[in-house]
Amino acid sequence: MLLSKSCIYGMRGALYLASSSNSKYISIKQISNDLDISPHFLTKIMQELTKAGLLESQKGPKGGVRLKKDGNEVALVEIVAAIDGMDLLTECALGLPGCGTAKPCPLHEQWADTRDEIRVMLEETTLTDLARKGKEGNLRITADGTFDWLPKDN
Amino acid sequence: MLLSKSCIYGMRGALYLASSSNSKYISIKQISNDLDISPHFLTKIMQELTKAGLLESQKGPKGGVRLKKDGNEVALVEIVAAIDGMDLLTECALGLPGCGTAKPCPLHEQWADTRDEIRVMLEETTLTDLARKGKEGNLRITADGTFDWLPKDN
DNA sequence: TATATTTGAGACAAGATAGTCTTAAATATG
DNA sequence: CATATTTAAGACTATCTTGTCTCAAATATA
Ligand code: SF4
Ligand code: SF4
Repeated sequence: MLLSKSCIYGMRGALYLASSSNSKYISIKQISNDLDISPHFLTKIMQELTKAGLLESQKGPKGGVRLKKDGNEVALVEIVAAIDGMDLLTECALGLPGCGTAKPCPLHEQWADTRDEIRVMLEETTLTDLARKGKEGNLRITADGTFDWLPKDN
Repeated sequence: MLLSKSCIYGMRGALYLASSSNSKYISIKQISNDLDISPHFLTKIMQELTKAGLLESQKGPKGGVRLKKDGNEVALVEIVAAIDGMDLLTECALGLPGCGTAKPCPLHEQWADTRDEIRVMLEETTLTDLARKGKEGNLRITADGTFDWLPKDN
């Protein structure tokens, strides 16, 4: 699996926030409900994103989470880094430790290229990109495809 | 992690075989010893490759495993398919089930491209490619870099 | 202030992956 | 044939990931 489930949930949660008007806090309960993700689990993951500085949160009624920066300034790689870490984008394809290409493995040439493709993709794709695309095509971010992308005006 | 540890060990084991003269069986014990992988664990993995038809085996003294086809006919993707399955190359980046691009997720465009890069890399790289490259550059396939790539004449 | 709501923190359980060990079956060799 | 070697099969344990639950702290609102 390329990304852990936690990371995928984090992405979907952040994407949800990026598709909303960012002025107000949204409760994780509502997000988990709309995205059909276990509330407790999503809470834990959103907490990680908050700790990482990607979200800000407020407790109590009318509380919730929201993006700290504007969605077009948040690349996917930041979410991956916060939850899965950068291992995928720095590690060896053969799992060998501590290579800086000094003593590479036979797969290095091919893997370094492929790894870069992944990295560039994650670096160049922002939450706003995905939210816009999602709204325009009414694309799914839930298993059953029931997700409304409201408000459309973001 | 892109590939499971089992898959990586399977690759390294198969690469070992491709770097040897393919006429005789090599014991898994020797392979695990040279590659510094747990013998029991590697045995289990090599069994999977044998069941998948990539290796053939013989029991008893002078027994062991060897490649069933010539190394230049074995692409990495076959090993991945045998051990991890094709999920990585067919599944959704957001973990959503059963998409055939009919109802895509917002990441689809980017991910489909990246996924293809990975697939092509795995399809176009053969064991012989890696063995040749490894011998020419004396590259490492063990954590500590102690691996000899003998015989050089393959 | 009292209450309900919501995040924060962390214990706990379930499931998947990784790794170990035991026993059986096959087979080369003396 | 007897024995040592090696794969085959699968039980078992350990570790990591995923998911659930409980309680505390903060806070909006009546
Ligand atoms: S060579 Fe590339 S893939 Fe191989 S160990 Fe070094 S970094 Fe990893
Ligand atoms: S769109 Fe592409 S990435 Fe998204 S669900 Fe369909 S296949 Fe998967």
